[in-house]
Formats: sequence, structure tokens, C-alpha cells
Amino acid sequence: MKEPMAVTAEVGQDSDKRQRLLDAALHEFARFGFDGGRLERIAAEAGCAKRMLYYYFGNKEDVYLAVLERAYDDIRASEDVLHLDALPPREALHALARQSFFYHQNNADFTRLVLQENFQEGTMLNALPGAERLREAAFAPLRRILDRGAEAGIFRAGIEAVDVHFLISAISSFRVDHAYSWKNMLQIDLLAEPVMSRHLTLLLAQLDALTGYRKD
Amino acid sequence: MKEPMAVTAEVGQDSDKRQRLLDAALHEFARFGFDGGRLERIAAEAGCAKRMLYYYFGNKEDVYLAVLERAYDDIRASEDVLHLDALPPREALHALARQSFFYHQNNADFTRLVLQENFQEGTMLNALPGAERLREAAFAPLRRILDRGAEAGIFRAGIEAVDVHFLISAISSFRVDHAYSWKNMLQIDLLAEPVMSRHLTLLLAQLDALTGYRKD
Amino acid sequence: MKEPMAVTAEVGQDSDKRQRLLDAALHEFARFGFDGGRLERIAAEAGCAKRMLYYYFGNKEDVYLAVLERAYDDIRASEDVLHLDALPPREALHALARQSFFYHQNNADFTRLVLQENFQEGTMLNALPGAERLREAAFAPLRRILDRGAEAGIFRAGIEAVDVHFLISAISSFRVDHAYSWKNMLQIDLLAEPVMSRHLTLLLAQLDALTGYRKD
Amino acid sequence: MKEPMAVTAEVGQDSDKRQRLLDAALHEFARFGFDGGRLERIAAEAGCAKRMLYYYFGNKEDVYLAVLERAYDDIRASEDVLHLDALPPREALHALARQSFFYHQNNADFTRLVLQENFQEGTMLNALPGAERLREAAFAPLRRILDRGAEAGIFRAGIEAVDVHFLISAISSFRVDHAYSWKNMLQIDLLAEPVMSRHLTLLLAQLDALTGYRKD
DNA sequence: CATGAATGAGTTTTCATTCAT
DNA sequence: AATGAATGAAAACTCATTCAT
Repeated sequence: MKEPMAVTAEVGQDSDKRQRLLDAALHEFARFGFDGGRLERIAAEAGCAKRMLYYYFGNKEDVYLAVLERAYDDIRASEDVLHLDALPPREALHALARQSFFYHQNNADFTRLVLQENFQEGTMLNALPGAERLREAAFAPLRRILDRGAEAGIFRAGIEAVDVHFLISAISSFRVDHAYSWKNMLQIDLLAEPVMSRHLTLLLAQLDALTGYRKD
Repeated sequence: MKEPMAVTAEVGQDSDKRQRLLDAALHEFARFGFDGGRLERIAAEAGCAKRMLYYYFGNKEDVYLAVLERAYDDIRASEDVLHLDALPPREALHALARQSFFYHQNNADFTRLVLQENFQEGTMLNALPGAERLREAAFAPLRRILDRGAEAGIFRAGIEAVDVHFLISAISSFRVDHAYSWKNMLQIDLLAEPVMSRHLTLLLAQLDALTGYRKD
Repeated sequence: MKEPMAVTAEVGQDSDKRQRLLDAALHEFARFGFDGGRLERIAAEAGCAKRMLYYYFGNKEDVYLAVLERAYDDIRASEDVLHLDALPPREALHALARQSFFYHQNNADFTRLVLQENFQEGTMLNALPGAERLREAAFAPLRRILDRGAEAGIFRAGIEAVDVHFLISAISSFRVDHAYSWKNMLQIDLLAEPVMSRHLTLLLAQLDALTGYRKD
Repeated sequence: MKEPMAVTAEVGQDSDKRQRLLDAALHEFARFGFDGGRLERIAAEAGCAKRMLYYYFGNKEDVYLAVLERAYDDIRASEDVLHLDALPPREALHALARQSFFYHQNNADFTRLVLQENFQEGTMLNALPGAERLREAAFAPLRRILDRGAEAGIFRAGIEAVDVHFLISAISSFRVDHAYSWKNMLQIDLLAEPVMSRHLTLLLAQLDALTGYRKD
């Protein structure tokens, strides 16, 4: 875990093989974390020689950073498509929740990667540039929705954006991250119907409860 | 050249050193997963020779399984002390939630271990005998509470125990698992006041909403 | 935690270093058997890093199997050069015996390895693919010689090829395998003159006796 | 392999457990040699704790020496029961051969132990006292038989006792030592009928041939 | 631009042995 | 007289990485 080096210079950033390696690496590190992740498995999954990881990225740590970087790029890309300001507060909130719900489901590996970071107390996350911007983006849209709702008298006033974000994230994230053991030990498939729809409904209902939503 | 014979000396199951090794192993595997975990670090943390891990457990995998087993034993034990049947339904439900909330917080390593298992699709959990029993214990108490509440007319009828368990678990688990990245990236300490109390309150309120609790 | 994937890099089968390692391994395993054999000594004798054994062969067992396989390939190859069918029966038989006599002497390590296998009840040999072929090759040439001799009226009819093979093998093998203890305890050097020639003569004479060889 | 120590002093030399350990050790060392032999397996086979080997013998090397010592004691004990001088020369020779034939079959482990010694160039055999006496005993009886036969005109004169001993030993030993691979690879059971009888007959016939035995 | 060969350092595992009662 | 607990040293094996073309 020395200091991160610049990504090995003149290599084409988006060769096909490079993408496949990154995909495989994301999956590997999401499953096993940085220490547990194996370059050999990554290469095998990508269908090429382990040597290529050094060719494209430099070393294990650089592979990991490249994975993180791309993951954050992706999340950023999916950010602004909702046009929340064009929706009434409650619809905006539900849209946001729905977006989170499915984003987690469709990007399980990214969520897991973040958690792995947490477990090891995030040494590498800090090394990533642009984390600042993410911070800003997390609460601002939500706060605007809550303010609009409060003004319109349909949400209780004084609700913490943090708590709403927390509730959305907890539900969206938990069902994905714990899917395996629920399926395996409790015999419940959190990611399939009917539970999926029920829990999306549950999330929205809980948000209504939390915001004190009143029809009028 | 198969196994010449069973080896793991049948060693006292509750020696002091053994406990220390299990504690250290839980911590290590929770942080780094099975593959990333290092026996050396475990031994060092427990303050004894790496060799002892083999003496007590046999090999790395068996260490891991012992950790897993004890963790699940612990959680089971912690649930037996609540005497839920002696409480009125809503109080029982709140007690259960509060218990989960703090159990997760106080046993962050266990929570993480469970997640590691999930990420790796339960490779080890499956090897654990007696996983059956856990299933039984998970929903039965909750179902009794909900039934009692419905009978008393203070809970809506037809609430799925699964969903209640899901909500409690999601909130209790998320705040622990994601604590580090929230602190780091969002500047919010989920595990300290005032957020902690607020989120416990939030959990209980959400349960009231979910159960349709009415004062009368 | 099974095998994540096949690993033993498919490495050129006849690299120079590989051959040296196999030579060293044959010597080591012949002396100490599988369990007693040390990869470190093998590597040292071959003049390279212990690590290379894993690179070329995968693990200790595979090194052993490669040794076994090559040894059997060698013995097979050495038998093909005799052109026994071109010789009159008795000369053919003597040629075969002489060949066995010296093959054992010149390949003491192979002879020992075969014994190690016997002592341990062929645990490894069984794992070797293609053991079938060996069986075929063992008796066929001998049987042809005996048939030709019987037809020509110079050998008794009805001699078991098995018994002839047994006699040749016993004498050829014993003098090599027991050389050390005969030298040491009985003060007789079985592998040096004059005993060597005397025992070769003895072998041929015994074969004549066994086949009932008559000059005409 | 340091210098052998005196067998750990005041322990009862023929306790039951000690015998069982020696039996197991003989079998183990015969199969795997000194280096390959495992104290754990010995203890397991004897049905007691590994610790007992240290209690009774001191260390691994001392166990090995005790095995060798007892094996030689056994062989000595079986020596003089034949009363060869009372038999006519040819009968005496056949009796000797028959004795060797069955001794090897019934004491396969001892033969193997000796061979293991050979493979590793007999470091420990030399350490054993009384090896001298064995040397003497090997040829003397045989030489007397050959002399008597030559005098009687039924054996050729000038036959080397060494060669006769060699032939007997080779045949008697080979069939036992190589039994496994012959059974396994050549599908021939050297130790069972009909091959056993056939090879005993073969041995005696070969001896007649070697000694030039004539009825008159 | 791409790759196979080689390897040092670390990790797991085994084995004989000693400690302590 | 007998034994369970503990261990250091050495063995097998893995993993990220560099060499060389």
C-alpha cells in the first residue's frame, strides 16, 4: 500500500482487454477486498495472462485504484438524469429512492467495493481524487426536495436530509449486500419477486412516514 | 497421499488462549475476509505463536469456521435474554429492534463477517453444520409478537415477519457497516450521538409506521 | 475454498532446467521416497530455486508423478532398440536379459523408485495415467521369443513368459537394490567385477536351464 | 541423524504398549524409510499418543534403532532351527532355500527396512551392534552344504557360496518386494497360488541347475 | 504492443520435540 | 508410570512482481 503512482503512462486507456480486466478486477475486489483479491483470478476471468495486469496498470494497487476510479466515474455519470426539480416533492423523493434502489441492485459490486474499503478503514478511498465532489452531490438534491415539500406543506418541517438519505441507502444497500445469506439461510430471495416489489413499496411507504407526508 | 489420519488434537473447547485466538481471528477475518486474513496477524493479536492456531483448530479454514460458529452462537445467546413474551406487543417489538440495533453496533466484526460471507457467496457458511437451526430462530419470536399485536388490534393484520426483520436488520446493520465511509466521505458519524439516538428513534418510528401501530 | 482455477502454467515440456529438476527429483525420491523427499534438496541439486518446481510441475505430488512417468517412458524407449525379432531365439533371450541386467545397474534410481512405490502400495503409480500401456509391453516380446524357440525345438514348450520375466527381473533388480548392504554387511561388491560378470553369466545360464535350451 | 544414544534407561523393555509401538514403527519405517516415516502414524497405528514414543524410546532415531535391533533379534532367533547338517546336501540346500523363501514372505517389513537402509546408503545399519555376527552366519552353513555335495559327487566343485546365496535371496526377496507393482501393473499376484508354488519350484530347479546336481 | 519465463518474499502447514504435571 | 499442552524449526506452497524478448 505505498503511495499510488500515476497510471502507467502511454497505454491506451480503453482497449478492449483493459476493459475486460477492469470488469474482472471490480468483481474480484468486490468479493475479496484488496488483500484477498487475486491477480490470477482477475486475469483468468478476463481471459488473459496475469502479465497483462502489469502491462496495463503497473501493479496490484494500481489495478485497484483504476477500478475505484472507473466505479466513481460510472456513479457520476448516472447522477443527473433524473431532473428532480421538475417533479413535485413527493414524486421527486420517490424517484430518488427508486433510483437508489435499482442502482444498488445493478451495481452490487461497486457497493461491495465501498464496504470492503470500510472494513479496512478506507485507506485507498482517500487516495482517490474527486471524492470531494461526491460528498457535495449526496445531500444537496435531497435537501432541495425536502425544502420544497415543507414549503408546500406536504412534508413535516425540519427533517434531516441525512436521515432520509440514510433510510434510502440502508434499505437499498442491505437487500443487495445480504442477499446471499438471506437466500441461503433464511430461504428468502431478496432480489427477486415478490419480495423485491414489496420492499420497494416498503421503502416508499417508510419515506412517506418519515416525511410525514399528507395527501393535502 | 491423502490424509493419513484425523489430527486436530481434541483440545479443550474453552481454553483461555483459544478464546483469545478466536477473538483475534474474528477481527482479522471481518476486516480482510478469508483470503485476505493472515494467521500471523491473528496470532500476533492474540499474543501467541502462529503455531497454536493449528494446534487448536487444524488449519486456516477451520479457524474461520470456528469463528463463524461462535459468532452465530453468540447472537443466538443474546436473543434468549429478552423475554419478549412477557412484554406487550409494541414494547416487545421495540425491545427486539433496540437489541438488534445495539448488537450490531457492539459486534461490528460479526456484522462484517456476515457481509464477507455474502460477498463470497457463503462458501464457508455452507460448510458450517447446524445452519438449519439459525433459520428457525430468526422469525419465530417476531411472528409471535406480530400475531399478538394483531389480535390486540394495535397492529395491522397480515404483516410479514420477513419485512419487519428486514427493516430492523437493514437499519441496524447499515449504520455499522457503512460507518467508516459516511464519516470519511460524508463527514457524518453514524455511530455517535446525536445521530445514533436519532436513528434508533427513527427505527422505532418506522416500525410503528410499518405495523400501523395505533395507540388504542 | 476449492481450487480457484487450474494453475500449472502450461510450460514447455522439455526445457533444460525442467530436465535437470526431473533428474534431481528422481534421485531424491529414489533415496527417500515421496514423504521423505525434500523439494529443497531437489532444487539445490538441480541448481535452481525451489520455486521452479512449482512453476514447472505444480506441487510435490506432480513432481513425483512427472518423475515416475519419465522413468517409465525411458525404460520403454530403451527396449525398442533391441530388434529382438532379428535374432535367433536364444540370442534374443540373452540380449533381453543382458539389457535388463545393465538397465537396472545404470538406472539404479529408477529401480529404487519402483521399490518405493511397491512399499507404499503404489499410491502414486495408480494416479499415473497410461499405466495400461506398460502392461502390454512387458510380456509380448518375451512371449514371441519363447514361441519361436519352442517352434525351433531349442526351448521346452509351455514355458511361462511370466516366469522368465520374473527370473530376469529378480536377478537384475536384486543386485542393484541390495548392493549397499551386501557391500557393507557381507563385504561383497555386487556391482563390480568379478561378481558382476559372474552374475551376468549366472543369469544367462539360469535362463538356459529354465528354457531347457539344447544346442540343437 | 546424530550419534545414537543409549535407549532411555529405566523403562520396562517389554511392556505391551512398547511392543505395539515397535510393531507399528517397523511397518511405518519399512514403508516410508526413516525420513518419510511419521511418528504420528506410528502412534496412531499403535493406538496411543505420539508422546509415548518419546517416553519409551527417546526420539525418532531411537525408535528406528529399536526397530532395527528387534528385527535382527528376530532373524537371529529363526536361524538355527533347520539342523542342516543332518540332511543330505541337496535336501539341505532345498531346505535352506525354502526357509529363505518363506522367511522373506513372512517378514516383508524387515526386508523392506533393509532396503530402505540401502537406498539411503545405510547410515543407521552401521550403528547397530552385532552386525558382525550376521555376516558370519550368512555363508558358513551354505559353504558346508556345497562342500558336502561336492565331496559326494552330486554337486559340481568350485561353486561360490556367494552366488548360491545371491540366487536364493534374489528370488525370495524380489517376489515379496515387487509384489505390489506386479499385481497392480502386470495383474500377477506373486504371493498367491499358483505363482507362489511355481516360483518355489523354480527356485529349487534353478539351484539344481546352478549346483549341477546329478541324481547320482 | 504483447507475452512467456523466472523468481523472492511471504504464508500456510507439518513435524519432531519439550514443558509441565 | 503415563500423558496432555505447547512449540520452534523446517517443510510445502502462494502471490505479486520483474526479466527478457
